[in-house]
Amino acid sequence: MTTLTFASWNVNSLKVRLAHVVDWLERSGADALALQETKLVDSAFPRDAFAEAGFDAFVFGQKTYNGVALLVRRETLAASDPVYGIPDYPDPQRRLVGATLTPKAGGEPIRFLGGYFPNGAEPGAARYLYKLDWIAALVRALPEMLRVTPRLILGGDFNIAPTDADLYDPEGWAGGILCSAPERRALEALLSLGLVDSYRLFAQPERTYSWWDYRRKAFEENKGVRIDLLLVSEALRAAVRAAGIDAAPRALAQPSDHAPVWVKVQA
DNA sequence: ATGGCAGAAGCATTCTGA
Repeated sequence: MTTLTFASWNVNSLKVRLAHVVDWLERSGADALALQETKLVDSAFPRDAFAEAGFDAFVFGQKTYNGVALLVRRETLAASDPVYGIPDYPDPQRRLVGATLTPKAGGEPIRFLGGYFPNGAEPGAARYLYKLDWIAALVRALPEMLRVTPRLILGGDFNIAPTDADLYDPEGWAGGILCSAPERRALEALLSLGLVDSYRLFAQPERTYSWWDYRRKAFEENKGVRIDLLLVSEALRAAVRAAGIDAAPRALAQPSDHAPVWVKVQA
């Protein structure tokens, strides 16, 4: 019986973080990794570095902002049917990439989607309305994807803390961006499609986060938020074996402000 | 209410992030 590891990491510029990502792929043994905020046009994506590490890449990037990619370990997974962007949702911002991944050792295909959800700036802002609209479009698109491939993982930087346990200072953040009621309702709409936050399927230490501000020694004082998630569909839930956050790369020199998150699934 | 820090664009300073 083989276990496959699916992961997600907002790297905040792949150009700056390439060595961290290549090292982490090796160290973690991840089979598929969704990247967010690559901030690279597709022609500048470092395909060769990942190919040398044993990974194929599906890229959907743009200059300066946003940009997502999916890295797939060739030894263990065969990728097909890539999707770029939310179907039927024209959007100049490149925030979603996915593919169907079939275990080469045998097993049913898994649809793996990686999303960089809009930040939203602050409740009421134009970018906040775009955030809610973007999630609503994803909610509309998912049922068809689930129909075609019931075993599905939606991972990424959701820019939403699911509960107050996912914020270091719930009182300070209350009603603000990442945890406002409309954002949490939008996340609930995703979960109501049968998806579940894989991290909470298991007992976890208290005060574990996936993002820490670069300022004010936030990481050293563990003042973070958990906004990077891997949601698994109903059909996949019984196959999930473990889930976690690897905070180690956040302690490296010149880190991303996000840590990679992962989930292990029985193939 | 604002700053702090980081990255990109581009060369001073602004935009964005969460």
